[in-house]
Amino acid sequence: MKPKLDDVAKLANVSKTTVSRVLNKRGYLSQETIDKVYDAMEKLNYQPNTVARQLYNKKTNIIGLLFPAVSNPFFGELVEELEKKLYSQGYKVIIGNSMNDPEKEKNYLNQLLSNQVDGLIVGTHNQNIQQYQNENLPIVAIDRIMNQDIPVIESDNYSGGKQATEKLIQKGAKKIIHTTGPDTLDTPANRRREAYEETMTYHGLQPIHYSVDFNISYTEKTGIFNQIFIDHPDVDGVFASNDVDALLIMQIAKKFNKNIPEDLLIVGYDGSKIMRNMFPNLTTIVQPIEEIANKALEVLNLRLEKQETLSEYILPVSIWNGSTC
Amino acid sequence: MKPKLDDVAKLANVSKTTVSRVLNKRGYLSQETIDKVYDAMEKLNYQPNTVARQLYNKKTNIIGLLFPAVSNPFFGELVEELEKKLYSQGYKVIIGNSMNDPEKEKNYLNQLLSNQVDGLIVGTHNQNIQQYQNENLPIVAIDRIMNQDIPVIESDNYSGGKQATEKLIQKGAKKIIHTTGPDTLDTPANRRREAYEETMTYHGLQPIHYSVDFNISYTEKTGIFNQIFIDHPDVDGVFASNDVDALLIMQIAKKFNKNIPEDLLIVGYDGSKIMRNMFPNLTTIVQPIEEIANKALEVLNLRLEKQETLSEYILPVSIWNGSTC
DNA sequence: TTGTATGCGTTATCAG
DNA sequence: CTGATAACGCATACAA
Repeated sequence: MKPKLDDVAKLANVSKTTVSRVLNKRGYLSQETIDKVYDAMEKLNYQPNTVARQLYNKKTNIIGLLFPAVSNPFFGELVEELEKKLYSQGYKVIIGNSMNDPEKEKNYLNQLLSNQVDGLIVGTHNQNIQQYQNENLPIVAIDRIMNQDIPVIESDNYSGGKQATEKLIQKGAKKIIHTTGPDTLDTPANRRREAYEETMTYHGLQPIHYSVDFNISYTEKTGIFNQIFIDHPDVDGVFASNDVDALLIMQIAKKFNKNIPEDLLIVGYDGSKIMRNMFPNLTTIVQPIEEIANKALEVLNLRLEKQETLSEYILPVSIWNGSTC
Repeated sequence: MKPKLDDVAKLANVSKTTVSRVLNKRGYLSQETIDKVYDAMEKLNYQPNTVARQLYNKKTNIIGLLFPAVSNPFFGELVEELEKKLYSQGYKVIIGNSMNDPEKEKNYLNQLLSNQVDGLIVGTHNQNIQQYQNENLPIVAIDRIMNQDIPVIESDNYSGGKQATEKLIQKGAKKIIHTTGPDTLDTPANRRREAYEETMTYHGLQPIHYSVDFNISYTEKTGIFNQIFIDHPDVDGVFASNDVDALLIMQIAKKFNKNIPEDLLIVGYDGSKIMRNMFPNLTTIVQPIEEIANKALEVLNLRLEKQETLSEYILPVSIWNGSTC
């Protein structure tokens, strides 16, 4: 069995209290006792029980991270950034990949809300989940509207959508297609589509969008992208909802004998570091992942300290000029 | 304050024990009490305190995952797969990105070993960390040699290295350079280099390798890759240690006016799904990520049940034929 | 069928 | 400077 405080105490001929004091460096202690206790701890290879501490302190020093899927470079980088910063604040992270499954998300929430975590950062896309209501757990959302009470960190989706569309138009594209997430979802990312539609209309062009559910298979997704080229053989510009899709569409474009950028211009979205390193050619709208993470933690910290926060924080995007547009 | 068992008990006019019984559906209970208790729980919006349960049960239902960085698609997919399967077994995961920093890894370990997790899956690359010794915590390593007592799950690195090298040779490359991790590290991945060197020698070719530390910056890394082309202008084949590096090298090759595959053949390593979707052109050795995750959990479960395990499990790799080789 | 008392391992209060 | 003791919230043995 693992040694506990009491075992150390016995071996050192002192009380539990004293050992605890040594452990936490609290109160006055003679050097002699300190040495004795450290000795005993060493001998027994003692390690304090975190769970007992958590119970007493009513604090776990764990933050829950709920995201769709870390295998997507954008979320992967975001989660990594969050973990790094939380670690340096003394927090550990429990990660849940919802895989866009509302049941899984609910289940995670139920478990995490039960005193398991001190706070929550959520980037999933399932709405109307009851559990997010009437809780006093500090929660921050990233690019996701949950309810009045939960602050949202997002990048400037409208500006991103506008920049992407204008870039495509400026480079000469006329038949520009935009791929989006599901139509039914109320998310800040919708402002990209708004911007796209307004910019297109402003330039006298016809906006066309294809929406792609998050939880469809790779095969279904390529099916939809294929359909774009079948429905619109004259497409000459694509504004994709993320970089992974942008690259997928590039693959498919090749099959339709479209050369990039001669026949087809493409702009992606997200611009994670790893993507820009691996495929610098892809023109894309860059979300400031590090700043998003910083802001999310700043706001979470405010919430943890029961301070007031704004309900929305918008961070600027930039454009990465590759050769696909 | 959060309601506790006692609050529910009072409201329902029963004892804590009874509420606990209802909660855990244990023992005999009259339907009447059950209803009363559920009523009270509902009214108070009661949620059992996970930490208290963990303390009593001496089990947290949390597994620690220690990996270098989830932003790398290979680890991202692996972690996602592990999380998915652990979730369906009723476990949550605490993730630590060591970022190849031994201090951070040690720190994580110290914390996680303190009754914080029921088991550990480790894929980091720092060796000789004392904490891994003399612990009776179930641990499984992925592609990493730790000590006699910790089982390792790995894909067939020797075969992967051989397949990659032979493919390059067969396609006509003569001056083939291999990039590896740090020379000093004792890891199963070293067998790739062994295979590379043996295969080269067998074909009468001279093996040359460049080692790249894990924790260097993007700039330093590109510096090394640039050097390859400066040192060896006649290089006509590259076997990269992973797909991200392979793509980086492809970018750099372009600057040196090397066309792929005409002037330079490239083979990567890892072959995560997302990579194959985004860059199907990249010829690469595919590690069976899902099978690795399955096996890791199978072995971890054995350890959790105090059963015997082998010390090494090797899974087969395959080759993905793109157009870069 | 239900309740009382005890323990899980720690920390803090208060007394000495 | 140090030691009993209670408390954190829950679940079980034992009793009724």
